[in-house]
Amino acid sequence: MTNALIEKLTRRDIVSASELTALAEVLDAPRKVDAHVDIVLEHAYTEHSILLLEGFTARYSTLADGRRQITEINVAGDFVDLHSLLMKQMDHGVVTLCPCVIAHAPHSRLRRLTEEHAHLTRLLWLDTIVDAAIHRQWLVAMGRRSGLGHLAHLVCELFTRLSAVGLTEGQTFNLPLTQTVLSDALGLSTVHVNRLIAELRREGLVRWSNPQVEILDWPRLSQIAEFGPTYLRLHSQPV
Amino acid sequence: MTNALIEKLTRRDIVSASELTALAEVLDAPRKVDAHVDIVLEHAYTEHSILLLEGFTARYSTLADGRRQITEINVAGDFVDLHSLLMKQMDHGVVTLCPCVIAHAPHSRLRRLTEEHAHLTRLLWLDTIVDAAIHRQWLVAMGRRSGLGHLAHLVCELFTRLSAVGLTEGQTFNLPLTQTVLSDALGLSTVHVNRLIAELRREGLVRWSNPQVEILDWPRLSQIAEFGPTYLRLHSQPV
DNA sequence: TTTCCGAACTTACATATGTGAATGCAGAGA
DNA sequence: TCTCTGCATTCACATATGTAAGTTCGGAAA
Repeated sequence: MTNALIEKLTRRDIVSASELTALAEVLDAPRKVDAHVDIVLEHAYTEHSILLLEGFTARYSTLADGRRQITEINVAGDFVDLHSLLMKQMDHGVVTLCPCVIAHAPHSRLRRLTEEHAHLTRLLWLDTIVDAAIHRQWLVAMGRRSGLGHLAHLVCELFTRLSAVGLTEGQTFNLPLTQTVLSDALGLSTVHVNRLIAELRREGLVRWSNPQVEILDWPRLSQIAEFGPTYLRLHSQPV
Repeated sequence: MTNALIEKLTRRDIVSASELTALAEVLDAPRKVDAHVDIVLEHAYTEHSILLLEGFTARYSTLADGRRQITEINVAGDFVDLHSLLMKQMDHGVVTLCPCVIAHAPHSRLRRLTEEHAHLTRLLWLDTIVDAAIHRQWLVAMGRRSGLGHLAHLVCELFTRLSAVGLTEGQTFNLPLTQTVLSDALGLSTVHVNRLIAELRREGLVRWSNPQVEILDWPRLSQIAEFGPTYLRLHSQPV
């Protein structure tokens, strides 16, 4: 099984055969997880990181009153908590949004990898750096864009990331997120997300019939979102 | 001059003498920079990272209509663009908010450091990971907290980070940020930031006479902010 | 002392988005 | 077929926050 992580890393830089072996040896056997399961608990101390092989997960924080803010949507090929290797205590939880396949990567093996493979370490480091860049784009969208621009940006981001790991077909992709999940990601109410999706449809920008999303007018959509893909670092450049 | 970076790293893990030397050798001589100067340009390709030794800087993105979103406030001891080592192209700009002292760290030397010092590399990696954690807290505050809670959270964050590098005196610290800068950081209007600061004062939570901020009631302030400091990783834990 | 200027602060009004509560709808199971 | 259940959708109304345009204040320069 060729996994999406390799595909993503290979887009960024050359990965040698010995690095591929090292990476494979870090991972435990894949396992299936149901939808709506917490695979990482908020505030937990953990001894392994988790690679998402198939499906969608969300990183989230819970407020005192029970409301939730999602801080990133993860797709196949993403380490959902690689940072726990060095953070030790989780600063957020991770929940599956649909049935997923994951693989554990024990911290002990990851740490050994950082001792023996400097270049591969930089590639993993880069992956956490791209997470931070994604967070920054969300901050810009949340702080300064209109609701519509914000939603449009999220659609563009997910399309681009899924496309990079071969999970789009033409302009169509599978997005098994409820409007409640979207509202927790955008920091809006479900009612308003519903209004915004209706607007994207009315404007002829997307065809959206859960869980299928088709982008009908990428130029206009990405313009409304002011989306530029460079922050995702999907181009090749030695690291 | 013992710098704030060492102080921060030492809080997180033991830093050996040879690592201290390696770190010092990465840096060019300190230089002074005026207030309101762009020290890193949006979208630039850069060959060095910048360590902030004294002062305050902001990471920001500019929208098409000229509005601005600040995504992080950096304080003494922060690398303001360490991620450019692997990202290559900057996804945001960095501007000084007051007169600053900085030091350049050429990427060539930083890359050599990652080849020779695995543990120190992990410490630098951790620093970028904490940046991401800060971004996530901002997302939570921006998406789900009230304006007041959001501002309170920023005050708590900055107090804690400044305290970690010895830049607070009791409950007082220097914060040379205009209300315009604050509004760009919070994603609010200047008018509303003014209202919120007035409310913090009225509630007896802070004494705020620019650039001096004194926290009068930390328990209540941090409760309004739902602030917990663990995400800043200021506790010692081997990496 | 006077002028100037950036920042803080205020006011009046506009609106994007939230809240609470229905209603509709389709798939899963009994 | 019927019921359940989770989700999408709609409605009426409330409000946090934005916008535009001031006024005030205090320090720096002349």
